[in-house]
Amino acid sequence: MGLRLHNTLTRSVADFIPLTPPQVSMYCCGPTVYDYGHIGNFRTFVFADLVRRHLAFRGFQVTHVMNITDVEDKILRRIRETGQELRDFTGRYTAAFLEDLTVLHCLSPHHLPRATDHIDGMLRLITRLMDRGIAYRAPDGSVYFSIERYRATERWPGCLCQYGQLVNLQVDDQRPTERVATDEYDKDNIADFALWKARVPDDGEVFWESPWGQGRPGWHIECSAMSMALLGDSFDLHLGGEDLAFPHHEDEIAQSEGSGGLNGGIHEGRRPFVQHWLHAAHLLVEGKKMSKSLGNFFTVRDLLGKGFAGREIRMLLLSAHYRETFNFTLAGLEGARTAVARIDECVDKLREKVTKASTTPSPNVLQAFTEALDDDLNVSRAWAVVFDWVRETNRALAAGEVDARRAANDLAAWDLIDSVFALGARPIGEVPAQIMALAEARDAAKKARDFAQSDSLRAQIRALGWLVEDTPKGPKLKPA
RNA sequence: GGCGGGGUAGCCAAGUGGUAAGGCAGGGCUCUGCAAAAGCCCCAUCCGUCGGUUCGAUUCCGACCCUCGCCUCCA
Repeated sequence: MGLRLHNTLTRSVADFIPLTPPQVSMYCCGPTVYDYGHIGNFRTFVFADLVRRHLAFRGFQVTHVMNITDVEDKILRRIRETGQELRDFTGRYTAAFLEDLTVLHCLSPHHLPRATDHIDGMLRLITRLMDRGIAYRAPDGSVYFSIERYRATERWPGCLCQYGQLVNLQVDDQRPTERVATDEYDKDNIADFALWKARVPDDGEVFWESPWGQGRPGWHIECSAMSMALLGDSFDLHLGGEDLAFPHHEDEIAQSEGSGGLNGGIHEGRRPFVQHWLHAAHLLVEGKKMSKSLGNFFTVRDLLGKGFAGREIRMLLLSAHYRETFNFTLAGLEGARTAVARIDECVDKLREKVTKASTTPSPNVLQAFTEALDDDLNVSRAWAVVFDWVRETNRALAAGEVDARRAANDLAAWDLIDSVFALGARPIGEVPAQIMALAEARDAAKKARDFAQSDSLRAQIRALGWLVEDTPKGPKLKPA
């Protein structure tokens, strides 16, 4: 049995077979860089990292692309209010985003295209859509995508374009929401969406020249242009948060397939834009939708400020299945911290036993782990495998049943597992000289059987943020 | 109104037509000068409610209750 993944297109779990094995082309919708990312954003990005790492673990050669949306309404408003240059403003939040990814042990995507670097590709796509009669220029100077005309177009000979594949919606039977109903549009049809937005005074100096006049791109066209430019007109995997399925991803499909592809590849190859769509569910915080007024709105930085480590946040985010709404709580984060420490203890003990590295990882734990993740990334089951292994390893260690060879094999297996979960090693901080001196004094008192003095020193050390653990090999210091 | 998720122990969270993984928290014991770490044991007669199918349902079907998300630029 190989890897099976849920596909939003078919709403079912199916074998994952890339177009050109062992290569896998994977695109994940990235952030709009107008502020620091919050923990909900990062659930999706950690999920994408899990997918990438598991694919690599399973022997695929992954090309991972994540876009940076660096032109958008909220960005324009912020630079208008603060008088900053677009690139300065977005550059700062892009850097912060990449730092946060690193903190959460996410591998950097192979390509991080910025929307403003791909305007040419977007113009080419819009031109193709105009040429095929799917896009039209409205009186306000903007260019819109006509869903009606799209549905009457062939994506390749003998195959009509479809709209509404991802969300199973009846296009002709939609009820406009309050906001849509009250807005005014120059569009032919309310469901049509902007490909190119004509320049308005509020845009300031942020605009590009186009065959349809000055303006800026619509949101959806960015992802179509960037993904096809870097991965080809048809690629394997497209991921994002569940809210993006509609309209964003649906519109991406429409633009891409309606255009026939950035290089005509969809039309000629008779292949869909994307083979396989994965969507990550949202998270709640303390049982509620995250909001600043409820005080449950956390950025990664907020959590670091509360003393949590990126690897602990990562573990919590990876503790539930990606298609389930996940309830993120600070108590849960405390729990994740304890759980990570449990793994650390076990792995540290194994490392102490190892004399040389192994090339034959313990097969049982590895196989159970692989089967769990192959089953549509069942992380809960995979963690259960890990903790079963930790318990058995601890038992064997305590019973003196673990020799250097077994320790090396187990450690090799763990290293492979951790190439996917990516908790990494516990950071070993330098023990300050003051703590070291106190610990030595405590050890001396203890050897002299002056336990009152010894315990008093341990309490002092504890108050300074360190724990003393007596082991068969002598006292050990750990950060509290 | 349409579409789609959920409701499993104090909390988080898997799962199966045959009687409930794992983590955190909690209780007891072992080890320890005392701790810590670790181990062992305990902790859901029951999986939203009510019906139905079945030898048997938490798992299938129906109804209902509750909850969350999407319905045109929010991960």
